[in-house]
Amino acid sequence: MGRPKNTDARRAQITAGLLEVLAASGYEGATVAAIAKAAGLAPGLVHYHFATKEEILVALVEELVGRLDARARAALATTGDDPRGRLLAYVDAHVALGEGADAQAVAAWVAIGAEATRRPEVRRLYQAAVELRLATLEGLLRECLRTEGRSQRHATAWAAAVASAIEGAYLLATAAPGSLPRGFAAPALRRLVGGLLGEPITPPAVRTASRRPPRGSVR
Amino acid sequence: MGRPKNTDARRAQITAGLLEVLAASGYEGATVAAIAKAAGLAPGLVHYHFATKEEILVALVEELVGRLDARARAALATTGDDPRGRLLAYVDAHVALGEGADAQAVAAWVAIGAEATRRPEVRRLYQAAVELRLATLEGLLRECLRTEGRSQRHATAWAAAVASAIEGAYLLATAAPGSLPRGFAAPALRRLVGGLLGEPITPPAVRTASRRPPRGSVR
Amino acid sequence: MGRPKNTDARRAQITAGLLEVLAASGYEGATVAAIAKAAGLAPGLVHYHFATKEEILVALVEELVGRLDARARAALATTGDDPRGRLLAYVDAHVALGEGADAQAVAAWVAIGAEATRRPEVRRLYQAAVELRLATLEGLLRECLRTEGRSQRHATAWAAAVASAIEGAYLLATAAPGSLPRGFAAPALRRLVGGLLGEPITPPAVRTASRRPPRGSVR
Amino acid sequence: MGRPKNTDARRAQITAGLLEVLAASGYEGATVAAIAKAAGLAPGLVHYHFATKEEILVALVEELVGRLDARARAALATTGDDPRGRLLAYVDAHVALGEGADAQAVAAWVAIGAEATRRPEVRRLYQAAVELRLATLEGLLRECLRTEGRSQRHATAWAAAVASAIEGAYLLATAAPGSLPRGFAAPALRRLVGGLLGEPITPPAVRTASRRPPRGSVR
DNA sequence: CATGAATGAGCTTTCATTCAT
DNA sequence: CATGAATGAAAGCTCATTCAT
Repeated sequence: MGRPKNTDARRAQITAGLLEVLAASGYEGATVAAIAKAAGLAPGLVHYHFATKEEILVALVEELVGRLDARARAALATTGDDPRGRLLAYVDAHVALGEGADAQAVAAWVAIGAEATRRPEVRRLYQAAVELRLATLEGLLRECLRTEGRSQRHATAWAAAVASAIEGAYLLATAAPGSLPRGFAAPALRRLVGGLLGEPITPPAVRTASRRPPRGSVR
Repeated sequence: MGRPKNTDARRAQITAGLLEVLAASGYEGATVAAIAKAAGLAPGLVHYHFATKEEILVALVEELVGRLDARARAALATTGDDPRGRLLAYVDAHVALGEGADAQAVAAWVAIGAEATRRPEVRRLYQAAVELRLATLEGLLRECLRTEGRSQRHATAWAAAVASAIEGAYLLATAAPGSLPRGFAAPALRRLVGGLLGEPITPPAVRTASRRPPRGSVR
Repeated sequence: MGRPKNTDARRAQITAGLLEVLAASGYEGATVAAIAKAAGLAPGLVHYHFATKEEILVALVEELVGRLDARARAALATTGDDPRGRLLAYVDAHVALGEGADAQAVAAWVAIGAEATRRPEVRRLYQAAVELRLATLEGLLRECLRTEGRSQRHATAWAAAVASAIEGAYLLATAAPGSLPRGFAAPALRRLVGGLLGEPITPPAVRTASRRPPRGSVR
Repeated sequence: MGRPKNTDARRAQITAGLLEVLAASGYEGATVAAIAKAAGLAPGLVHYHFATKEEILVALVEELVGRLDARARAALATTGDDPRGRLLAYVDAHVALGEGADAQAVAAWVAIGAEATRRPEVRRLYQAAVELRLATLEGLLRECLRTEGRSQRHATAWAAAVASAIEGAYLLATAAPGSLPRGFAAPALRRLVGGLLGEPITPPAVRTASRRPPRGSVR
């Protein structure tokens, strides 16, 4: 009885509207009216489903983070046990975004990063996302280092450097489009990660020399 | 006779006010009233010296770019001829900012990057700054590669990766303070650059075989 | 479901507010706040229904022109076939305004004329209204001249002179109230038009010689 | 001793600046800064010589009125005793303005008329000017009527009609340029005045029929 | 739930006027 | 007298939020 609730659908619609507007015009241009229009809804309805505009932003951040996280986890899931392979797959999952279909999400994410600067609530979420990524990167790095018998002393700092490079690639792709070589990110970041880790040290007994040839394509 | 002109001084004052506010509250919070207050001036005076608010932003961008450029050039000037040393000095000159006294400039720069997303005039300047940095990085990289007799094929992409890492470090330091290990940037980026270039190849005569023979294949 | 649209009514209300303010204080005094107040609305609402202040002015001009045009056409409709009668009725329809209930519209119209001086959009509308009036006057004049077998050579210039007198009467009534004899306009303009046309030339058969023979040459 | 006063020259300079700006941009565009610029002076100087902006306007009105008055009186002075000739000369002196070198003064005068609507001080001067013109016109008209032995009953109203036509010609020339036939005003107003007065009644004894031919040029 | 009008605070910008030099 | 900076009160316009229907 009664009207079936469609709150979730509406919220998703509105969030998608914000994503669209954010990518196109930044947060400043993301007026409630614009969001509503992008979502195909009446302006008044927005505030029925969200108390404030910031709440929409928070919902969007949560969604984007979830999306990215799912993507990264999916990338890890399809990988084998090779630590380096897992690390590179994880990085790829992020950087491919910058060139793939999700350019919109990237542009929005950059706007969100800027917004995190001043909105505590957004910052909390943004930081959580960053920390999750840092922790994952660090874990993957450590696994590589451990496996190869190297020191893990700088794992934390290196993870931060890789995360910086990813985030910076997003920013530059959005704010200085055309200044960057197209498609530089994925291969360059692979090289960058490879360089951080240094030449793979193979467990002398276990590893045979057979592994070298196929890797030539990586770098 | 007559009152002496003080426009230059006032403009600098106002620009400094914007820098302060931008770092503290982002562009959205940088109202003309706030800028004037930070500059210790009456609100109306701001528009006596600048036609529009965007003009102030442009002036600030120009100043920050100039400041950074001067810093980087100074760093290069004090370095010898060693290509790697020069490259590392250049990167250091950028990253040291993130932790030094100029945290304010960095925070403002991040806000400007976000603003570049939507303001063509700002984007132009931002892109010019990015391109200058990319070109310099690429030149320094090429010099290293050339000296060491390596392929320069990926110099452009690698320069972009390093620039991304720098810009990303700024962003994360601003938007997710506390999530990053303190002072990670300088050493991590050094390592990152070192990794990109691979193990230095020394002139065959000078180098002895004593140093990890197998690593020559690294690149 | 949903709230019914009332934009048309509100726009009319706002336009009426502008009319009132314009008549009382001129365009300069017609601030959005004053218009809103005169219309009995909240200031913000004005810009919900009109994008800019000029748009309100345009709407008002259109309305006034339409009103005047309707009035003039009504005057013509109730007249017979006598060309002079029709011309005089048309002129009367305009000048009666200056003294009738629509003093407000006249004052506003004068302000609009001044505004046409500098606002291209307003000028376009104002010119269109003037041209319509000129064309109608010219047509009526020609009809008189043709019927009476006179030269129509100066019809255009004479129409312009009559239009000038009408517009000038509005202006003087508004800008120099009290300097003019009350109610001068209608009879004086009738005389003026009559003088332009000269002594009516009656079809020779119908008219007797009783009427001032020598004046027939006046033309 | 001391610096020679140049107040009068400066005031004239500023007044001329207002005239220029007024003609070009209307009263709304006549900011003090614009006036000063047009006058080639520093903004601050304007308020040294005039307490308020309105005072400049008042000075300009006085000057324009004086200029017109002088022109009209000069026109009358060069005329003989013929009442109609004097009246036409007076009207011509006004209307020739609209097409002659003083288009600037006319445009400014129209702006002033609009301004008179709302500024009591300006209105006072404008009214005085109008009343002077009305009185002169009425006097000239009466002289014509008296000489020709006609009733002077409507002299006041007719003077108002002629003044309206003059003022209206100014307004239309300014606000609807291009809608009017070029150079219509002078001949049309002559005809209009001639029509008001009707066929000249020549003193039977004095006037011969010889005078008719030359009148053909009037129309 | 949905619609679209209504509100009012706040924004950038303009500008007459004042004043230090 | 002259200059040009300084002031602060509006102005038009935007927009998050509220609310009647």
